[in-house]
Amino acid sequence: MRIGEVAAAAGVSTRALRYYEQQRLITSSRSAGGQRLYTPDAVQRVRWIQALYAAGLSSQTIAEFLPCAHTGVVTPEMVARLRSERARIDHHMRELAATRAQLDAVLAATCEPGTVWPADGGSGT
Amino acid sequence: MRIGEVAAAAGVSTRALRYYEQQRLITSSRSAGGQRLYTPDAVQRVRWIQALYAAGLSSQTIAEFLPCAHTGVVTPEMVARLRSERARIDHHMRELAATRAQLDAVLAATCEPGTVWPADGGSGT
DNA sequence: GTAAAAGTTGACGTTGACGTCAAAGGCAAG
DNA sequence: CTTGCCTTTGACGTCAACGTCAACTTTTAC
Repeated sequence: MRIGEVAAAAGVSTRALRYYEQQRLITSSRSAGGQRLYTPDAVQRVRWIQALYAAGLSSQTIAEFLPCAHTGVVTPEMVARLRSERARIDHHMRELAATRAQLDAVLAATCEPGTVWPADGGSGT
Repeated sequence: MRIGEVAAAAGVSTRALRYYEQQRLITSSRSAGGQRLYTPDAVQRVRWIQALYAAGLSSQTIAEFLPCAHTGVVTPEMVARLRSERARIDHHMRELAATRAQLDAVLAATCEPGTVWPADGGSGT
């Protein structure tokens, strides 16, 4: 597959794919004329990369992680790192849940007059 | 309260507080000498702002939203906007859950040899 | 063969939420 | 009054994940 096909299939720009390659997140072979050629599973890989970005991981973290994912060789440090990232995602999800709940409270109160919103739960002295 | 106290209490920098004011997210009165003075509930407000930032809302969206939250006056457009943001947060949470599950699968497979990781669920030919 | 479409490298631009530095002034203590 | 910390405005810096433009080459369609 050429870069445009992969980009369309994965829902990203060609610029993003070149950037990922520069960050060593993906690789490609080249045609006789120098154009990038990808195997079909690059699409899944790119989607996976996007998911990791969305989860707040940096390019460097992903770059360190993906080779391990491919080879199946994971250092203990990497395991610790992954656990740490997992914990971060967990924490973030809980914060999001709390914020969503607040938004729900706000939406539920749109009928009620005079409601104050960061409806405090308990830090009273 | 002066700016340093609020910053310490809310766990942000004074720079952030001035930035929020510039973005019309918070307000302050001034002392005779021109220093910012905040009421104690500014701390909660700042925490709420941080939560909204963490949820992916932009300064402008928060700026449009917070006054409504204060006055209790919410336009139908704002309600729609809030519902939309809530949906976005929901979607993001689901993506995070999926990514976390993938990471769990990876962590669970660190013992197993030769496992390939974006463990595909179904597009096998 | 000849365009048009797609791809290449290189380099600068963008955006948002601040960090950071500089020069100056406010504020309570002694 | 002076010392020392806190605060003020202003302005430039940062960082990451790309966007965008330019000039050029490869591939494709006819």
